[in-house]
Amino acid sequence: MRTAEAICTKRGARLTDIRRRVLTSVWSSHAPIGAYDILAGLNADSGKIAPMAVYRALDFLMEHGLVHRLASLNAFIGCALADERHTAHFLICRACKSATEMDGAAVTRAVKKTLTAHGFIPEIEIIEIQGLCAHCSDQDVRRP
Amino acid sequence: MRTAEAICTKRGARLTDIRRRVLTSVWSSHAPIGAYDILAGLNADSGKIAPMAVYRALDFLMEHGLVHRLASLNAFIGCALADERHTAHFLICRACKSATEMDGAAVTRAVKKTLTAHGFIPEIEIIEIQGLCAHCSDQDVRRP
DNA sequence: GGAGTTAATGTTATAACGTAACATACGTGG
DNA sequence: CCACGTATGTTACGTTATAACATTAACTCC
Repeated sequence: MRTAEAICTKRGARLTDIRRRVLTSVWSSHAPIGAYDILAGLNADSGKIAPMAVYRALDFLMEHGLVHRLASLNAFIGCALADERHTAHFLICRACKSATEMDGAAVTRAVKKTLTAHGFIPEIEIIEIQGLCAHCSDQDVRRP
Repeated sequence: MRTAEAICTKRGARLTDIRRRVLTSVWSSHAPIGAYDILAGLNADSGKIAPMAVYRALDFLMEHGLVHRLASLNAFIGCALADERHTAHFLICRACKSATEMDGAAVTRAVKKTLTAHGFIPEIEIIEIQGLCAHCSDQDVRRP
Protein backbone atom coordinates (compact mmCIF):
# COMPACT_ATOMS: atom_id res chain seq x y z
CA MET A 1 0.00 0.00 0.00
CA ARG A 2 2.87 2.30 0.79
CA THR A 3 4.39 0.81 -2.32
CA ALA A 4 1.42 2.02 -4.30
CA GLU A 5 1.89 5.55 -3.09
CA ALA A 6 5.58 5.40 -3.83
CA ILE A 7 4.92 4.24 -7.37
CA CYS A 8 2.38 6.94 -7.99
CA THR A 9 4.42 9.81 -6.68
CA LYS A 10 7.44 8.54 -8.59
CA ARG A 11 5.38 8.73 -11.77
CA GLY A 12 3.55 11.92 -10.98
CA ALA A 13 0.24 10.08 -10.80
CA ARG A 14 -2.30 11.03 -8.20
CA LEU A 15 -3.50 8.32 -5.88
CA THR A 16 -6.69 10.07 -4.93
CA ASP A 17 -9.14 9.09 -2.25
CA ILE A 18 -11.40 6.96 -4.42
CA ARG A 19 -8.47 5.24 -6.09
CA ARG A 20 -6.95 4.50 -2.72
CA ARG A 21 -10.20 3.12 -1.38
CA VAL A 22 -10.73 0.94 -4.43
CA LEU A 23 -7.19 -0.36 -4.17
CA THR A 24 -7.65 -1.10 -0.49
CA SER A 25 -10.87 -2.90 -1.27
CA VAL A 26 -9.21 -5.05 -3.90
CA TRP A 27 -6.41 -5.95 -1.53
CA SER A 28 -8.66 -6.72 1.38
CA SER A 29 -10.39 -9.43 -0.61
CA HIS A 30 -8.38 -12.62 -0.59
CA ALA A 31 -10.06 -13.69 -3.81
CA PRO A 32 -10.58 -11.78 -7.04
CA ILE A 33 -13.39 -9.31 -6.57
CA GLY A 34 -15.94 -7.92 -8.99
CA ALA A 35 -16.37 -4.23 -9.66
CA TYR A 36 -19.85 -4.19 -8.19
CA ASP A 37 -18.64 -5.94 -5.05
CA ILE A 38 -16.03 -3.26 -4.63
CA LEU A 39 -18.77 -0.73 -5.14
CA ALA A 40 -20.96 -2.34 -2.51
CA GLY A 41 -18.06 -2.33 -0.08
CA LEU A 42 -17.43 1.36 -0.58
CA ASN A 43 -21.08 2.28 -0.31
CA ALA A 44 -21.60 0.18 2.80
CA ASP A 45 -19.87 2.76 4.93
CA SER A 46 -20.62 6.08 3.43
CA GLY A 47 -22.46 7.51 0.51
CA LYS A 48 -23.39 6.68 -2.99
CA ILE A 49 -20.56 6.15 -5.36
CA ALA A 50 -21.54 5.28 -8.92
CA PRO A 51 -20.22 2.32 -10.91
CA MET A 52 -18.40 4.72 -13.23
CA ALA A 53 -16.22 5.93 -10.41
CA VAL A 54 -15.12 2.42 -9.56
CA TYR A 55 -14.40 1.50 -13.14
CA ARG A 56 -12.41 4.68 -13.61
CA ALA A 57 -10.38 3.95 -10.52
CA LEU A 58 -9.77 0.40 -11.69
CA ASP A 59 -8.63 1.67 -15.09
CA PHE A 60 -6.16 3.94 -13.37
CA LEU A 61 -4.89 1.20 -11.11
CA MET A 62 -4.50 -1.18 -14.02
CA GLU A 63 -2.60 1.37 -16.07
CA HIS A 64 -0.13 1.59 -13.25
CA GLY A 65 0.08 -2.15 -12.77
CA LEU A 66 -1.33 -2.04 -9.26
CA VAL A 67 -4.26 -4.23 -10.17
CA HIS A 68 -4.90 -6.92 -12.75
CA ARG A 69 -8.12 -7.91 -14.40
CA LEU A 70 -9.11 -11.54 -14.75
CA ALA A 71 -11.00 -11.76 -18.01
CA SER A 72 -12.39 -15.19 -17.28
CA LEU A 73 -13.97 -14.05 -14.02
CA ASN A 74 -14.80 -10.44 -14.76
CA ALA A 75 -12.93 -9.68 -11.58
CA PHE A 76 -9.92 -7.82 -10.28
CA ILE A 77 -7.00 -8.63 -8.06
CA GLY A 78 -4.13 -6.73 -6.52
CA CYS A 79 -0.68 -7.13 -8.00
CA ALA A 80 2.19 -7.79 -5.65
CA LEU A 81 4.84 -6.92 -8.19
CA ALA A 82 3.52 -3.59 -9.30
CA ASP A 83 6.77 -1.83 -9.97
CA GLU A 84 8.03 -4.30 -12.51
CA ARG A 85 6.08 -4.07 -15.71
CA HIS A 86 5.00 -7.57 -16.57
CA THR A 87 2.25 -9.58 -18.15
CA ALA A 88 0.57 -11.63 -15.49
CA HIS A 89 -0.40 -15.26 -15.79
CA PHE A 90 -2.83 -16.62 -13.26
CA LEU A 91 -3.63 -19.89 -11.58
CA ILE A 92 -7.21 -19.76 -10.43
CA CYS A 93 -8.44 -22.34 -7.93
CA ARG A 94 -12.11 -23.16 -8.27
CA ALA A 95 -12.27 -24.50 -4.73
CA CYS A 96 -10.68 -21.78 -2.62
CA LYS A 97 -11.11 -19.09 -5.28
CA SER A 98 -7.51 -18.01 -4.95
CA ALA A 99 -5.80 -16.51 -7.95
CA THR A 100 -2.04 -16.52 -7.79
CA GLU A 101 0.37 -15.13 -10.34
CA MET A 102 2.43 -17.95 -11.66
CA ASP A 103 6.05 -17.91 -12.69
CA GLY A 104 5.52 -17.15 -16.31
CA ALA A 105 9.04 -17.11 -17.72
CA ALA A 106 8.95 -20.48 -19.44
CA VAL A 107 5.44 -19.94 -20.72
CA THR A 108 6.27 -16.49 -21.98
CA ARG A 109 9.22 -17.89 -23.90
CA ALA A 110 7.08 -20.61 -25.45
CA VAL A 111 4.40 -18.12 -26.37
CA LYS A 112 6.89 -15.74 -27.91
CA LYS A 113 8.37 -18.50 -29.99
CA THR A 114 5.02 -19.65 -31.25
CA LEU A 115 3.95 -16.11 -32.04
CA THR A 116 7.06 -15.56 -34.08
CA ALA A 117 6.24 -18.67 -36.06
CA HIS A 118 2.83 -17.18 -36.78
CA GLY A 119 4.21 -13.72 -37.51
CA PHE A 120 1.94 -12.37 -34.83
CA ILE A 121 2.81 -9.24 -32.88
CA PRO A 122 1.50 -9.52 -29.32
CA GLU A 123 0.16 -6.64 -27.31
CA ILE A 124 -1.87 -8.22 -24.55
CA GLU A 125 -1.40 -11.72 -23.18
CA ILE A 126 -4.23 -13.29 -21.29
CA ILE A 127 -3.27 -16.55 -19.62
CA GLU A 128 -5.58 -17.88 -16.96
CA ILE A 129 -5.47 -21.48 -15.86
CA GLN A 130 -8.40 -22.68 -13.82
CA GLY A 131 -8.26 -25.81 -11.71
CA LEU A 132 -7.23 -26.87 -8.23
CA CYS A 133 -4.37 -25.38 -6.28
CA ALA A 134 -1.94 -27.62 -4.44
CA HIS A 135 -3.66 -27.13 -1.13
CA CYS A 136 -7.17 -27.82 -2.35
CA SER A 137 -6.23 -30.85 -4.41
CA ASP A 138 -4.97 -32.44 -1.19
CA GLN A 139 -8.39 -32.06 0.28
CA ASP A 140 -11.36 -34.02 -0.96
CA VAL A 141 -12.56 -31.64 -3.59
CA ARG A 142 -14.81 -33.13 -6.20
CA ARG A 143 -15.56 -31.85 -9.62
CA PRO A 144 -18.22 -29.14 -9.85
CA MET B 1 -21.03 -28.67 -40.73
CA ARG B 2 -21.46 -32.22 -41.83
CA THR B 3 -18.65 -32.89 -39.41
CA ALA B 4 -20.75 -31.46 -36.63
CA GLU B 5 -23.61 -33.79 -37.40
CA ALA B 6 -21.25 -36.73 -37.56
CA ILE B 7 -19.79 -35.90 -34.18
CA CYS B 8 -23.17 -35.53 -32.58
CA THR B 9 -24.65 -38.73 -33.91
CA LYS B 10 -21.49 -40.57 -32.97
CA ARG B 11 -21.96 -39.38 -29.41
CA GLY B 12 -25.69 -39.73 -29.25
CA ALA B 13 -26.11 -36.00 -28.94
CA ARG B 14 -28.94 -34.24 -30.69
CA LEU B 15 -28.07 -31.44 -33.06
CA THR B 16 -31.47 -29.83 -32.96
CA ASP B 17 -32.76 -27.03 -35.11
CA ILE B 18 -31.76 -24.20 -32.80
CA ARG B 19 -28.36 -25.67 -32.15
CA ARG B 20 -27.80 -26.09 -35.83
CA ARG B 21 -28.84 -22.55 -36.56
CA VAL B 22 -26.62 -21.15 -33.83
CA LEU B 23 -23.69 -23.16 -35.09
CA THR B 24 -24.30 -21.97 -38.63
CA SER B 25 -24.47 -18.42 -37.39
CA VAL B 26 -21.17 -18.76 -35.56
CA TRP B 27 -19.51 -20.20 -38.62
CA SER B 28 -20.87 -17.63 -41.00
CA SER B 29 -19.18 -14.88 -39.06
CA HIS B 30 -15.54 -14.59 -40.01
CA ALA B 31 -14.80 -12.95 -36.65
CA PRO B 32 -15.80 -14.01 -33.16
CA ILE B 33 -19.44 -13.18 -32.63
CA GLY B 34 -21.36 -12.22 -29.50
CA ALA B 35 -24.35 -14.13 -28.23
CA TYR B 36 -26.68 -11.23 -28.83
CA ASP B 37 -25.42 -10.81 -32.37
CA ILE B 38 -26.20 -14.46 -32.99
CA LEU B 39 -29.59 -13.82 -31.50
CA ALA B 40 -30.20 -10.85 -33.75
CA GLY B 41 -29.20 -12.91 -36.77
CA LEU B 42 -31.66 -15.65 -35.92
CA ASN B 43 -34.47 -13.26 -35.19
CA ALA B 44 -33.89 -11.29 -38.37
CA ASP B 45 -35.49 -14.01 -40.44
CA SER B 46 -38.15 -15.51 -38.34
CA GLY B 47 -39.61 -15.16 -34.88
CA LYS B 48 -38.57 -14.30 -31.39
CA ILE B 49 -35.96 -16.51 -29.86
CA ALA B 50 -34.91 -15.58 -26.34
CA PRO B 51 -31.34 -15.08 -25.15
CA MET B 52 -31.62 -18.19 -23.01
CA ALA B 53 -32.11 -20.37 -26.05
CA VAL B 54 -28.95 -19.06 -27.66
CA TYR B 55 -26.89 -19.46 -24.51
CA ARG B 56 -28.17 -22.97 -24.05
CA ALA B 57 -27.29 -23.86 -27.60
CA LEU B 58 -23.83 -22.36 -27.14
CA ASP B 59 -23.32 -24.37 -23.97
CA PHE B 60 -24.18 -27.51 -25.85
CA LEU B 61 -21.90 -26.67 -28.73
CA MET B 62 -19.04 -25.87 -26.38
CA GLU B 63 -19.49 -29.11 -24.47
CA HIS B 64 -19.01 -30.92 -27.74
CA GLY B 65 -16.06 -28.81 -28.78
CA LEU B 66 -17.83 -27.39 -31.81
CA VAL B 67 -17.47 -23.85 -30.56
CA HIS B 68 -15.05 -22.02 -28.31
CA ARG B 69 -15.66 -19.06 -26.12
CA LEU B 70 -13.24 -16.15 -26.06
CA ALA B 71 -13.30 -14.87 -22.51
CA SER B 72 -11.53 -11.65 -23.35
CA LEU B 73 -14.11 -10.71 -25.96
CA ASN B 74 -17.26 -12.28 -24.56
CA ALA B 75 -17.64 -13.86 -27.95
CA PHE B 76 -17.76 -17.23 -29.63
CA ILE B 77 -16.06 -18.84 -32.58
CA GLY B 78 -16.35 -22.08 -34.44
CA CYS B 79 -13.74 -24.77 -33.91
CA ALA B 80 -12.23 -26.40 -36.94
CA LEU B 81 -10.80 -29.31 -35.01
CA ALA B 82 -13.88 -30.33 -33.15
CA ASP B 83 -13.31 -34.05 -33.04
CA GLU B 84 -9.99 -33.89 -31.27
CA ARG B 85 -10.44 -32.82 -27.70
CA HIS B 86 -8.07 -29.98 -27.13
CA THR B 87 -7.62 -26.77 -25.24
CA ALA B 88 -7.63 -23.92 -27.65
CA HIS B 89 -5.19 -21.04 -27.64
CA PHE B 90 -6.09 -18.00 -29.65
CA LEU B 91 -4.36 -15.23 -31.52
CA ILE B 92 -6.73 -12.31 -31.75
CA CYS B 93 -5.98 -9.53 -34.20
CA ARG B 94 -7.29 -6.15 -33.12
CA ALA B 95 -7.17 -4.84 -36.67
CA CYS B 96 -8.98 -7.48 -38.72
CA LYS B 97 -10.71 -9.05 -35.71
CA SER B 98 -9.63 -12.50 -36.73
CA ALA B 99 -9.13 -15.10 -34.04
CA THR B 100 -7.10 -18.08 -35.10
CA GLU B 101 -6.22 -21.09 -33.04
CA MET B 102 -2.52 -21.21 -32.64
CA ASP B 103 -0.30 -24.23 -32.55
CA GLY B 104 -0.30 -24.71 -28.83
CA ALA B 105 1.98 -27.70 -28.33
CA ALA B 106 5.01 -25.83 -27.07
CA VAL B 107 2.95 -23.52 -24.92
CA THR B 108 0.98 -26.39 -23.48
CA ARG B 109 4.20 -28.12 -22.53
CA ALA B 110 5.54 -25.02 -20.85
CA VAL B 111 2.30 -24.47 -19.01
CA LYS B 112 2.15 -28.05 -17.84
CA LYS B 113 5.68 -27.85 -16.54
CA THR B 114 5.02 -24.66 -14.66
CA LEU B 115 1.81 -26.01 -13.21
CA THR B 116 3.59 -29.07 -11.93
CA ALA B 117 6.09 -26.84 -10.20
CA HIS B 118 3.17 -25.11 -8.51
CA GLY B 119 1.38 -28.36 -7.70
CA PHE B 120 -1.61 -27.02 -9.58
CA ILE B 121 -4.08 -29.32 -11.31
CA PRO B 122 -5.44 -27.66 -14.44
CA GLU B 123 -8.97 -28.04 -15.71
CA ILE B 124 -9.49 -25.13 -18.04
CA GLU B 125 -6.77 -23.25 -19.88
CA ILE B 126 -7.56 -19.84 -21.20
CA ILE B 127 -4.84 -18.45 -23.42
CA GLU B 128 -5.72 -15.50 -25.60
CA ILE B 129 -3.07 -13.33 -27.16
CA GLN B 130 -4.25 -10.04 -28.57
CA GLY B 131 -2.19 -8.06 -31.05
CA LEU B 132 -1.64 -7.85 -34.77
CA CYS B 133 -1.69 -10.78 -37.14
CA ALA B 134 1.00 -11.19 -39.78
CA HIS B 135 -1.16 -9.73 -42.50
CA CYS B 136 -2.27 -6.66 -40.60
CA SER B 137 1.16 -5.85 -39.23
CA ASP B 138 2.35 -5.52 -42.81
CA GLN B 139 -0.22 -2.84 -43.36
CA ASP B 140 -0.02 0.53 -41.74
CA VAL B 141 -1.93 -0.22 -38.60
CA ARG B 142 -1.38 2.14 -35.73
CA ARG B 143 -1.99 1.56 -32.09
CA PRO B 144 -5.58 2.10 -30.88
C1' DG C 1 -49.45 -47.43 -28.68
C1' DG C 2 -49.72 -45.35 -24.19
C1' DA C 3 -47.49 -44.30 -19.57
C1' DG C 4 -43.52 -42.80 -17.55
C1' DT C 5 -39.14 -40.53 -18.02
C1' DT C 6 -35.62 -37.52 -19.68
C1' DA C 7 -34.13 -33.96 -22.70
C1' DA C 8 -35.04 -29.72 -25.00
C1' DT C 9 -37.31 -25.48 -25.54
C1' DG C 10 -40.46 -21.53 -24.23
C1' DT C 11 -41.24 -17.60 -21.25
C1' DT C 12 -40.58 -14.04 -18.07
C1' DA C 13 -37.99 -11.55 -15.34
C1' DT C 14 -33.84 -9.97 -13.49
C1' DA C 15 -28.92 -10.15 -12.22
C1' DA C 16 -24.31 -8.82 -13.34
C1' DC C 17 -21.06 -6.24 -15.95
C1' DG C 18 -19.72 -2.08 -18.36
C1' DT C 19 -19.86 2.62 -20.77
C1' DA C 20 -21.48 7.23 -23.08
C1' DA C 21 -22.14 11.86 -22.46
C1' DC C 22 -22.14 15.88 -20.21
C1' DA C 23 -21.79 18.70 -15.87
C1' DT C 24 -19.04 20.13 -12.00
C1' DA C 25 -15.15 20.57 -8.91
C1' DC C 26 -10.19 20.68 -8.01
C1' DG C 27 -5.51 21.73 -8.33
C1' DT C 28 -1.41 23.67 -10.38
C1' DG C 29 1.35 26.88 -12.96
C1' DG C 30 1.42 31.27 -15.38
C1' DC D 1 -6.80 35.14 -10.13
C1' DC D 2 -7.69 32.54 -14.04
C1' DA D 3 -7.05 29.27 -17.51
C1' DC D 4 -6.11 24.68 -18.39
C1' DG D 5 -5.87 19.79 -17.58
C1' DT D 6 -7.26 16.22 -14.58
C1' DA D 7 -10.57 14.00 -11.58
C1' DT D 8 -15.13 13.21 -10.03
C1' DG D 9 -20.37 13.50 -10.01
C1' DT D 10 -24.59 12.28 -12.26
C1' DT D 11 -27.83 10.25 -15.21
C1' DA D 12 -28.98 7.16 -18.15
C1' DC D 13 -28.30 3.35 -20.96
C1' DG D 14 -26.10 -0.70 -23.36
C1' DT D 15 -24.41 -5.31 -23.12
C1' DT D 16 -23.81 -9.92 -21.33
C1' DA D 17 -25.68 -13.72 -18.75
C1' DT D 18 -28.65 -16.52 -15.70
C1' DA D 19 -32.64 -18.05 -12.44
C1' DA D 20 -36.89 -20.20 -12.12
C1' DC D 21 -40.66 -22.37 -13.70
C1' DA D 22 -43.93 -23.93 -17.56
C1' DT D 23 -44.42 -26.52 -21.68
C1' DT D 24 -43.38 -29.48 -25.45
C1' DA D 25 -40.86 -33.07 -27.83
C1' DA D 26 -38.37 -37.50 -27.96
C1' DC D 27 -37.16 -41.77 -26.23
C1' DT D 28 -38.07 -46.43 -23.99
C1' DC D 29 -40.06 -50.06 -21.96
C1' DC D 30 -43.70 -52.97 -21.64
